[in-house]
Formats: sequence, structure tokens, C-alpha cells
Amino acid sequence: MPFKPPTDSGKAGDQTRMALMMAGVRLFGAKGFEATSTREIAALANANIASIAYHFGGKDGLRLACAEMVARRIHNAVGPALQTIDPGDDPAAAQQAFEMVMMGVADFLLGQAEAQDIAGFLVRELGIPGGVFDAVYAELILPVHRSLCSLLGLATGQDPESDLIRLGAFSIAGQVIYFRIAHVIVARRMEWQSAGPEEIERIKTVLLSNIRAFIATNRKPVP
Amino acid sequence: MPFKPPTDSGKAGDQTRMALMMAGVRLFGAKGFEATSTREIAALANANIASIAYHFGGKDGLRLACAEMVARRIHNAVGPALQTIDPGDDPAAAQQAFEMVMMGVADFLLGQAEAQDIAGFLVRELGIPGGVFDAVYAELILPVHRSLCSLLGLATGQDPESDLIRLGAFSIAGQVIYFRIAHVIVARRMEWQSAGPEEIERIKTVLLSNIRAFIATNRKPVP
DNA sequence: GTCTATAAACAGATAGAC
DNA sequence: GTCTATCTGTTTATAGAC
Repeated sequence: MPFKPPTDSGKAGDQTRMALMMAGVRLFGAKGFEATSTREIAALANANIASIAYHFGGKDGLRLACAEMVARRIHNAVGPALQTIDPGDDPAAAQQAFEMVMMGVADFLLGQAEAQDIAGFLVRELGIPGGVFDAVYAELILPVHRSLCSLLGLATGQDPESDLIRLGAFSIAGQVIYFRIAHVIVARRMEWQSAGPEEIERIKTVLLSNIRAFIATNRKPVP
Repeated sequence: MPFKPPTDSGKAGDQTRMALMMAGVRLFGAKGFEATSTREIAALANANIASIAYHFGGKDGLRLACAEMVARRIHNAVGPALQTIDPGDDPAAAQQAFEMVMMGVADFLLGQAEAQDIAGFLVRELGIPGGVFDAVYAELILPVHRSLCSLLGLATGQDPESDLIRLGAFSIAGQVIYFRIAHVIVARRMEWQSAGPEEIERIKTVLLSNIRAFIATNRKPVP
């Protein structure tokens, strides 16, 4: 029982493996792990039910593999953007970098169709402390949040690891995440017919204004 | 098959009914609807498995009854507080009222142990458009959000139903809700050992600061 | 690697005694 | 109203042919 094929891609058999993970993320994210049957997953992936057990050792193995794929996916998407940024010691550059990162995150979370599945999957998995939580936290959430705190600290002149900055970064990131998970509610209240680029722009306008208000309010006056 | 007993309380049989609903909210909120078995619910409520079918017509009936109870519970908790407020035409009074309401919501969501179950239940139910969503939206979310927009509009001098105020109210309420659903993540990042009143105060400090920053930033200058 | 067939466990619902 | 016992369908996992 090879739990993992020797190569990650290129071989013919890995196509099924990838299709199963993508179907898993979509269905787990949309309906929840327990509410999704392996039959549904196999059907969506155009694969056989037994292939789940063959490739991942079972439904739980697929869950973990989905989590790893999602974490890798986001890490590759947002990681380089964060590490390339070098604001030096310029608070204004740090603020601009922070704004661009958050706008990019908003575009991804609110715009990309697949982001809905990924976000739903992560929200569900991160709601329960056990299992997938630890890996995603250590590999994804902690480093990204640290980078955000670093930028926010430089932009405001505050200690990046202070309560204010750490909680402030959560409060800003939380707004973006909230607009993703509560998008159905927001759309109904705003009487939006669709979820197009125009609606995303309106949300981003408020988010950007809130970011600037936070930095302006909490900026430490230079001595 | 009496789907609902004639009286809502006082009778002996309603004790089981209430216990089942409370167990349902807790387990549905913590694990999800499909992940929870009727046997678990009955065990937690110290009731018989068949009592669910007797009192609610089945598992789906219990789900709806739980949603109604939760909506009623929150409506009774936050409704009077919102309607008693009469800021008149004073923007400062409106701002203070808004701040007090949001701090009260934060205390409830972050402090009360049962709020975790309720919040989890609502977040899960509101994530799927069908079923419970419509009722909770119309009876709870819409009126509360309208009241919040009314206060926020008065405090800033903006049109309460403008995009800015409606989305702004969501962005503020979203922060509170995010700190509830992501509390495990936040606690780990903040290296908090417990979730006591001290930690809640730190979160509320940031929330209050963000509320004031929003109002100050978006205040319309009087002509 | 992929598929069919099947096993073993578990789900929710219900009939009927009390 | 409450309980036991049971029915029926579905779930995941697996054995074995190809």
C-alpha cells in the first residue's frame, strides 16, 4: 500500500490523485467533511470509490492531503509576495506594502472561484482544534501573521509583536475573512444581484479605508 | 403526532424538549449537523432516541427548532437594548450608543460559554444558503444590522443606508464575529493560556479603537 | 492502478409495549 | 410521554479480478 506515489507529478496515476484532492477540497469546504460521502468525491473526480483508499489510505487520509495541498497553495501564493517586500526603514513604504498585500488577499478570497472552496475548507478545519489545525497554523497562519505584524509595526512605529499590532493585524485580516465567509449575508443586505468585480471593489474600498484609519490612529509620534 | 406541545413551558414534557434543543445547539454548533448523530444528542440531553422524532418529527425538525430558539435567544438579548436607545439627533450620543452595543455584543460572544455553541451553530447554518438561512436573516440579521446602520449613520452624519455605512457596519461586526470563530487561532498567536476577562478586555480595546477610528475617518463635515 | 462486489458498522426512523 | 427493539438504507473499507 504505497501511501504516496514516488513522484509528485508527471506520472499518469497522479492525475487521479490530484483530481481526488481537488474534489475533496471543494466538497469538504462546501458541505463539511462528515456531510460528504466518498461516493460524491469519487464521482466529482471521475474516479473510483476504491481509489481514495488506494491513494490516501482512506477518507481521513484524503482530508489531511487536502489540508496540505491547501496550505501549500496559499503559501506559494502569498509567501513570495511577503518575502520579496523590503520596505527598508520607510514607514510609508511599509504601509503601502501592507495595503497591497491585503488588497491582494481580498482579491484572491473574494474574486477567485476556487478561493471559496479553499476558504470554506480552512474555516471548517480551523474551527476544530485537533488534527489538521496544528499543521496549518504552524506552516501558514503563524508566518503570514508575523509578516503582517512586521509591516504593520514598521508602518505605525509600534513594536511589531505588541498586543496592539498583533491584535490589530487580526482585526484587519478578520474583516477580509469575514467578508468571504459571510458573503451571502452581505450580498443580500446590499441587494447585490451578482458577486462581480464591482462589488469586490466596493468592499475593498471600505477595507482600505479601515486599514488607513487603523494606521493613522495608532501611529506612534516620532520623539 | 403533535409536532408541538400546546404550551411552551411549565408542563413536564417540555423539559425533555428543551434539553434536546440545548444539546442540539451545542453539538450541531461544535461538530456540525451531519457529523452529529441523534444518539449523541439524546445521550447529552438524557433523553431517548425516539423522543427526537416525537417532539420534532425528526432530526431536521430539531435543526429548525434549534435555529428558532437561537434566533429568539439573541433577539431577546440584543433587541431591547437596540430599541431602548434613543440618541435623538445627537451624533455623540449615537456614537456612544453604538460603542456600547458593540461592546455588549463582544462581551456576549467572547465571554459567555454558551455563546460559543450559539455562534458555532449560526456560523454553520448561515454558511449554507438554504433552509434555516432565510428565517434567521429576516428575523435577526436584517433588523439588527439596520439598527447598527442607523446609529452609525447618525454618528458620522452619513446616509445610514449608504454603501459606506452598510459595509462599514459589516466590517465592524465582522471583527467581533471573527474574534469569536477564530478565537483558538488568536489565543495561540497571543500565547494566551486561558480565555478569561483579561483577554477579552484586550480584544475589546482594539475593537473600540477601530470603531472610533472608523467614525472619525468617515465623519461628514457639517456644511 | 483501476474496477466490481461485498462486508461490517452505523445512520435515522418507527412500531408497539407501557 | 417514554422506552425497547427493530427495520431499512447508507456509510466506509476491503478483498480480489483484471
